[in-house]
Amino acid sequence: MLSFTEENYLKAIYRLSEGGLKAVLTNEIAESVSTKAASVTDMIKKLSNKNLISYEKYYGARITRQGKSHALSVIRKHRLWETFLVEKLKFSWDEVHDVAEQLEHIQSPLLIEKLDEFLGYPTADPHGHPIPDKDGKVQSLKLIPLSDSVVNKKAVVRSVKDGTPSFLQYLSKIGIYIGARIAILDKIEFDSSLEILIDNKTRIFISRDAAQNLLITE
Amino acid sequence: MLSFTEENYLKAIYRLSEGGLKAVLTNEIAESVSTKAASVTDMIKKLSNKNLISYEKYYGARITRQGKSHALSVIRKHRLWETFLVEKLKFSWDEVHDVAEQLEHIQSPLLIEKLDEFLGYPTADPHGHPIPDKDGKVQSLKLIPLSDSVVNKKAVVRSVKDGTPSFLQYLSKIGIYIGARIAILDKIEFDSSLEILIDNKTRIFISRDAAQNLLITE
DNA sequence: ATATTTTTTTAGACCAGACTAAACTTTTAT
DNA sequence: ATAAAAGTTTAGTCTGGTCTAAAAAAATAT
Repeated sequence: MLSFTEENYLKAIYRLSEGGLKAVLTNEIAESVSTKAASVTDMIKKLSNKNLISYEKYYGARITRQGKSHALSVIRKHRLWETFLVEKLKFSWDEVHDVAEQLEHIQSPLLIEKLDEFLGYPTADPHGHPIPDKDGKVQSLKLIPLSDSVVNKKAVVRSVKDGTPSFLQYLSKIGIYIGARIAILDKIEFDSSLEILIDNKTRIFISRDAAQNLLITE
Repeated sequence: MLSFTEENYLKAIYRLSEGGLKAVLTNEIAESVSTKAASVTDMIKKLSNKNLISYEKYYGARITRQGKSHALSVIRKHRLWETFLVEKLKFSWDEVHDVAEQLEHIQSPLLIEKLDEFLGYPTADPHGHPIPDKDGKVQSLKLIPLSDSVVNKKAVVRSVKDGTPSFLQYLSKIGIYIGARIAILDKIEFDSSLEILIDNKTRIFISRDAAQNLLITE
């Protein structure tokens, strides 16, 4: 049984390591969990003793198989709760993060099982991020940033790279949501902005930054 | 903003004081939150400094207006979550307590507002306990133990006094639930057990202990 | 190759919440 | 009325998680 704090560190390490691929540095973790490097060093020792990460001084932390599985279960809970908040309680998708951040630490396997069932076993959360299943398996589509696609391609919005509230608010303002169909009408050479058609209805320009942050399947 | 622990003490004090009427003793609190008297003394000082209770050495703690309002908001959250678990996630009413015990500490007024709406503004939880409204008001019926009623009376089950899982399991086994209609057919002088008719269908004997723990309206 | 800067770790301290052991009040029993 | 028992508080310690300041290691610049 891990504490609230331990789970948050583990989740941060998992995310920063891009799913367990790279080692992550003390300062990166400190930044990510909003604390100081000294505190991170302490916590790293704790997690290391529990075999959730492996750790080499001045080198960084790598997540272990066990650690990864625990991190995925926290992520699963987070994304199921986000789905619940948006689909059932009618939160808008930019309001859910902080609440889900609390709910993800509730300890009850039965609760999560029943919540999953209640939601109809969703495979992606409202931001389009995949929801790991009970065994930690994640279904992954080949996602590319909209900015990497080309004129005349048709695409479906699957996810956002960085879900900051202001970006999400912008998306809902212009009518883009997970599942929206997009056709690329033109690519402006000057500033790499895109002219797109949303759901065969709305024609609009979006900036290069926005296009890089929208993940699609073609 | 109170900590998880502070909220649990406050809730215990509220409950033990029967809604703020009596002062409660250190040992009672210790028993109730499963800790030692010395720890209670410390926490009492903290809550007292925050004006949530008033406190006199060797005498006991009384809850203040502020404390009562906070305790009621925790109870409100607990009961709304229990309702959600039973009505929406199909928990049985003896499985919900421990999970609700965790969920009640989630901090988000918006969440509770939306949950309340989602549930259709219920006034009682699955055990029949009243759910305080946003302002801490509780709707209260005149509840009496079934054991205090008399032969030939008709009654509706409204609540249980002590909702231990084994009692709740027993109730669901014999077909008693909140809202069930009960007619008292006979009172056995020997052991004060009752012969009752549930929903005009099932005739059964229940013990004096059970009858004392079932709260009804006539 | 050495000096400087950056990053990380250690040492020592603090706060919340818990505990044990001992001291002190209050209540109960004789 | 006094002794014993019961209940409560204080004093001191522990653990988890945090911090600052200083030391140590690694990376970078000259």
